[in-house]
Amino acid sequence: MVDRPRRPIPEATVARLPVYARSLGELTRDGVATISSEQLAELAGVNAAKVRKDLSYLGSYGTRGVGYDVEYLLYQMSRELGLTQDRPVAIVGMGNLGHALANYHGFSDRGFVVAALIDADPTKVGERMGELVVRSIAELPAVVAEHQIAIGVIATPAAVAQDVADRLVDAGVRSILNFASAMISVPPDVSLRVVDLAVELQILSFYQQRGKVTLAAVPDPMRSPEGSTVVEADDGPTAVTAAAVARS
Amino acid sequence: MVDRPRRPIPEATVARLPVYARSLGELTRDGVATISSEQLAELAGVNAAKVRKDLSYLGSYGTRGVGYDVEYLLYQMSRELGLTQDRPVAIVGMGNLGHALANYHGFSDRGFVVAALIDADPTKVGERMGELVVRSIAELPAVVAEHQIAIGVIATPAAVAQDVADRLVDAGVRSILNFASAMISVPPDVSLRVVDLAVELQILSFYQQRGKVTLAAVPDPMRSPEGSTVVEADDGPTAVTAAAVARS
DNA sequence: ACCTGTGAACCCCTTCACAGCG
DNA sequence: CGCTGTGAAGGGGTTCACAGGT
Repeated sequence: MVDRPRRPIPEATVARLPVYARSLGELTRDGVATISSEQLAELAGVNAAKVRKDLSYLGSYGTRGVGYDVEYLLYQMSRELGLTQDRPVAIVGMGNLGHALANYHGFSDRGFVVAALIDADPTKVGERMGELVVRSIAELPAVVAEHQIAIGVIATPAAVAQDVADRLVDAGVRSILNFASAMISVPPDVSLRVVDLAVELQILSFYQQRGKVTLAAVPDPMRSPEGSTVVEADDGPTAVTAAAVARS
Repeated sequence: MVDRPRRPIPEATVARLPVYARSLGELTRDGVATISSEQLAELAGVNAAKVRKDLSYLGSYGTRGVGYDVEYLLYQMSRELGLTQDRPVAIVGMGNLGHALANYHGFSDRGFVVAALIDADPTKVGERMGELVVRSIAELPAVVAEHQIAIGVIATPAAVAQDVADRLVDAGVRSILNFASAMISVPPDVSLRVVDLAVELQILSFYQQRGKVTLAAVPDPMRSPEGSTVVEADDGPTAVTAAAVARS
């Protein structure tokens, strides 16, 4: 309806938008009406120039001499991030991590609903977790269709991660968040993000091994507070086109 | 003892080393003796040129016309990552995520030992989890000293994340992995990595919102398989110098 | 013949610095 | 006078392409 996204937003910027959105949400709750790039930078842990550049990709929503209207900026950002309506998420793999994610209440406040839980283990299928019942992996296509699943979260052992990814893709899921310690390949039209806990620790281990170092990391796009040694490669973070990774 | 790290290793490369190490570990288990940059690239989900550049920062461990000796390369890489001896990790915050992390067995195989569990809730302190007993946050300095904690993992609510970080730093911990949805500031000599689950989902949401996109992400340094739309900004991951983020 | 190691080109992102507007 | 929005400069990382060993 409004002006459509004009120019392509850089990947690095996209990775920071959620961080700004989080800060803006807190400001809204605190009743703050207006904020400068300098102040927002402080809250998000980046520098002011970066904030202004990033926000400029969304449009000219600031007022010179004043700053940004918190509520309006948050609205525009949420729209850009597709958070104006809740997106249904399916979690596959009800081990320790899957359980934790299923019970994590941080999602509901931030634009997502855990709409389905899935496992391959027959002894786990049927188990009740809050409002949900664990469904069988065999039912995946039905579950995805039924709940209009937008994002699939893989929390299975590494050995079956690729198989699960394939099933998610076949079922029509086009966004995947992979927590398994395995590289998975998806078609070029599927978005994939990767979080490997052991990898995070190993990166920290590297820098500990030496003297201090200066890194930068926020959602791989995720740099941390400027100034401290935020070791988030960015690889941060971490978006890659799946096309190149042909199925081995 | 051996030749010390010659030139500084780029942050982006550091974030990928753990991914290579993971692949090399699998190759070792499969009894593969030698591997080319092309093959390793396939396994790690990056391109061959990048693999060669990255490995060249470690030294000249390959053989022209042949490739790399898997075991030797893995040894050198582990040494560089400081994984030759296990590093003790403390998890602070025994909620859903803290529990999951405490029970996650992927750490022990990859160079880390969960050596201590900590919570502020008196009803949780004393609780037994596997071989460990949950200790009070008040005991943090003693626990850190006792177990020589190298890395602190924050799995608390966002509201107390900064306080926990301050306590960890005061206790002498110089590497922190933050799972809380809050920006935290640490001194410049402390390494910080950030993983925010909601942020990851929101990044995926952005790309879903539009047509497909091409991203790149491995530990923000974490890009995914080349070719697919790996939406990991890299940003990977995500290392920043804390100094800049003065305590507000 | 093959594959590594690397200088050089290229590209993206960050940072600077200031013009432009309120 | 203040703060945004942005062209331009600067830096880092990726990719190319080939020289150099085996």
